[in-house]
Amino acid sequence: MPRKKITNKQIIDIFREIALHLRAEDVAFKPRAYEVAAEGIAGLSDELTDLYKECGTKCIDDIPGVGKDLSAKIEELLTTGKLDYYDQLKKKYPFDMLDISRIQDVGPKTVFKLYRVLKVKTVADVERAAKQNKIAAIPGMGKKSQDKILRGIEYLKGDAGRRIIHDVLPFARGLVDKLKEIPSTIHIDIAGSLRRRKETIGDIDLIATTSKPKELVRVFKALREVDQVLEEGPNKLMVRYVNGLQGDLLVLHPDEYGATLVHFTGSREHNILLRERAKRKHMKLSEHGLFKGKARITSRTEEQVYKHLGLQFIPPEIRVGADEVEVADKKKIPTLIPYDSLKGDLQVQTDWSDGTGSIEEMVHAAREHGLSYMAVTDHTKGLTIAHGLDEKRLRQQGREIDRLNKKLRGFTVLKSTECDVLKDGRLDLSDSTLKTLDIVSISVHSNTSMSKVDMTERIIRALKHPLVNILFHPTGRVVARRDAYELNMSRVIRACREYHVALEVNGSARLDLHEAHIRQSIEEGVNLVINSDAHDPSHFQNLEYGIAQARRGWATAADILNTKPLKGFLAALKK
DNA sequence: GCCGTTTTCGGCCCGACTGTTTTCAGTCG
Repeated sequence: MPRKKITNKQIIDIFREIALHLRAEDVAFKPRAYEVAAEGIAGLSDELTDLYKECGTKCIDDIPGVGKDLSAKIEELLTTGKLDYYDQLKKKYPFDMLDISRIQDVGPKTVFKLYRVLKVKTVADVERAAKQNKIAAIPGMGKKSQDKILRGIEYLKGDAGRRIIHDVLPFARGLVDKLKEIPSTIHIDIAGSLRRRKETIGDIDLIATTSKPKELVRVFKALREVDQVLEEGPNKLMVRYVNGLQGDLLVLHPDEYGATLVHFTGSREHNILLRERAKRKHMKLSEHGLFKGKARITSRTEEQVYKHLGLQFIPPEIRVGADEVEVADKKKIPTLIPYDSLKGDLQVQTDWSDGTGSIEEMVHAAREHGLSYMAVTDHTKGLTIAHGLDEKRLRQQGREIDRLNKKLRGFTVLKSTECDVLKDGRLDLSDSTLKTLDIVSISVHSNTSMSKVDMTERIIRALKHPLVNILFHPTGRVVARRDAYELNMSRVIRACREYHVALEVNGSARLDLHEAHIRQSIEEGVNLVINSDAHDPSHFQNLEYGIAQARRGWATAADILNTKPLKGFLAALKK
């Protein structure tokens, strides 16, 4: 009986839970080792089980933060599906540490204390105990702590948690705009994971400098968007916004703005790497500045901070605490694709299938986003739910595009398709129809629960088709809603190189590809495109999120085909 | 438990804020 294969995510969770247990017991240094290893695994583009099959423990040893001991533990998990060390821990403390510590302000120490005194094993147990006033009675806790825990549980149960960046960035920009209007404001910026453009955002962090801190804080607290002040110190404010998210506002002195911005942009792991480096160079880095002994080293800008640490500037999007500091030390950080560099969009749906806008309306919106070409990619007949086009209607659409192009000046509409990849890897349209198009793009929408081997074969068979140019949203995931289907992405990426098919970085809520796959594709020499997947004229703003995603995957403008003008783009796409 | 521009042994990031405390532990980022 084959056992269900253990996933990277499961291994990451086990390591994180072990780290929490070790922290609860005040074990020194080990917890960080487990956390760093978990981060290392999180940055992988392949499933460990596939890596292990391919090259054994050699590939596992290469993971940053994984040494001899943890490598053996990973191997044990991969081969037996279990980890003895972890099972022993769980026997001693039979509760879900990871789950309970998701409650705000409840860390490993508190979880242990609650378990020891009250034998609580779940978040629901904790809530019951709090409501019965049992937590306030524990020595070292009190009524306020108990209320805080209850608030934390409410937050957890509500529509809190992490949100997709698409829902958060516009809201945060609105806040920034309002605070900018105060004349005494010098700087006001988005920091934290939002500035790093992570796929999902847990809180909105803002940092500011001002000649009148009290005024800024007063105005901020009175904003319509601010629901409740949770914490307030001399220069740090923590609030709950009306959209349910939390956030910090930090008000600091302008002389250290660079160091402050670095600190509050994170990530936590990136900061640790920077501070360790500062220490090795007999300096000290914190949000208050960079110091050599007692002497303050100028850090007005982030560039200055990195320079003083002997590093090339590292863009926020790749500050994840992986290898970026090492690469910056060698001055090998590439120039990431600029936010305004796209010339075209290769995935646009119209009212011919499941979009809301006519072709002309979509063209108008695309132009407003600074584009000079756009491919119309309505779904094909296999996707009946989206009113997919059959051969006849697609040819009819082509004639309309011809008419439109004659009218347009300085903009080109390309005839294209989002052709469904059928279950067996064949395409949903005939070759003779595909030949009438400027670009053939394909994607998977059905039968998504097939086995990994079958799905990989299915997609590779489609990639082999001589007319195919682009594979849309290659893994099928939708952020925070739908997992990727089972797929060996390394094989797909290699097939794209072999058959000269470009991979899409989709800027919609899919944000598909994952950044690790983007980076891997670039290393393998596979072409990429960034698309909005617009189904409405307003959706071209997705391009910004697609670019952010590409930047997180270390993409330069040269790696992204649709940074080229139309002619160069078509030439590069051609087989 | 990891790792090396001080190294294969001896280090391992920094500070703010809260709550329950008379000096600090816990959590967060």
